[in-house]
Amino acid sequence: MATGSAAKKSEPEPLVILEQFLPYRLNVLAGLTSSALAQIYADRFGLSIPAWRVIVTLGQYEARTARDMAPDGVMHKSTVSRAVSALEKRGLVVRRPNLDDRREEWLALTPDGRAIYEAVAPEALAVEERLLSVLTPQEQKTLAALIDKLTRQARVLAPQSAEEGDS
Amino acid sequence: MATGSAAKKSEPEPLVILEQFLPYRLNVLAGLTSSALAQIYADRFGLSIPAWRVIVTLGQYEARTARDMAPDGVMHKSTVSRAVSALEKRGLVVRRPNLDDRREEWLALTPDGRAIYEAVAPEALAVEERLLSVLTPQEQKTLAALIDKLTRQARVLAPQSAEEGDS
DNA sequence: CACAATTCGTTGCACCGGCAACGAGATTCT
DNA sequence: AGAATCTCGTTGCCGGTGCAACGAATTGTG
Repeated sequence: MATGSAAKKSEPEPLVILEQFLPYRLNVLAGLTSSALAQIYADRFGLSIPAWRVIVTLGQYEARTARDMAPDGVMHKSTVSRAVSALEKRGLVVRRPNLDDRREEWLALTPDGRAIYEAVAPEALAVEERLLSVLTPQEQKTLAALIDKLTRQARVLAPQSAEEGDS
Repeated sequence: MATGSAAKKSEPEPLVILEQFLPYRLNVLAGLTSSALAQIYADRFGLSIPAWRVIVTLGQYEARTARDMAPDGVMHKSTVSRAVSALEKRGLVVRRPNLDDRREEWLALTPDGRAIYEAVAPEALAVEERLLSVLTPQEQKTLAALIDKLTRQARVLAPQSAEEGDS
């Protein structure tokens, strides 16, 4: 008790300073970067965030099942399901049955889908680069390492994941 | 062209590696920390993310208008409006008209609201601390600086903000 | 002073995403 | 083989949130 000068009536001291609170700052930053990215994939290509992730994943892996799309529970399976349906309807993704396990289906980009991928990806990378341009290469490495550490720890503290956000 | 070995038929190389893509990783991390925090303010106190932010802000500043609640456009004004309504209905926040400008109203915590604030805040800080416990004090300072730099830059790249996430 | 232009906050609308229940298919145990 | 259990993916439902239009109030301008 009796810290410093003020022991007045009801002079409530702030316990949390939002601007310095790590989770808050992480969310602001993540939100801003998402916003910057959305200009590309949403405004210019009509892709939702989950759709963008599906496109990128298929561009990266050639063929995956819907479940593989959410390795660590970052996206909900219902979210993936709806994103894939939308992409299929637009002719950007095709499904082929997996004969070994007929519960799941293989997903792949169509030529149109790949075309979009090849149009969006470089621009997304450009945004990332512009973001990182304010950091030195050394700082970038440090940042990556810190994010890794924190993510591992956050995965321990969070329930069983499934968050949502964007990329 | 002719990079390395493969110039096969249609051997599409991945352009973006999601797991290394900064915006993605930031969103995963932010989502996980939100998830960890939500255990506290949502599950235990029935607060939504915006409600939590309103409570913290009022705990910090004593009295603010609804508009002050979203300084940099982090929350939408409609989001704030609904959060305040909900909190008022629960008797955690009161409004008092601002006679100088009757378009806006002053918001403040009720005793009940402050009680909740004083119960939640320490726990939220504890989560933050557990998160940061995997970093040395030096790393924590570095992290804060990097987040600052990136946030400033992201604010330049993003349209005029308004993202959403949580704290 | 009157009239436009701006600002604060609310609300109807639509969309998005999580949850949980479900059906179809696979796996395991007896 | 048959029954219970588990897994993949879809879908109805609901709460949350952004958007845009709006009413009320204030500010600026002729």
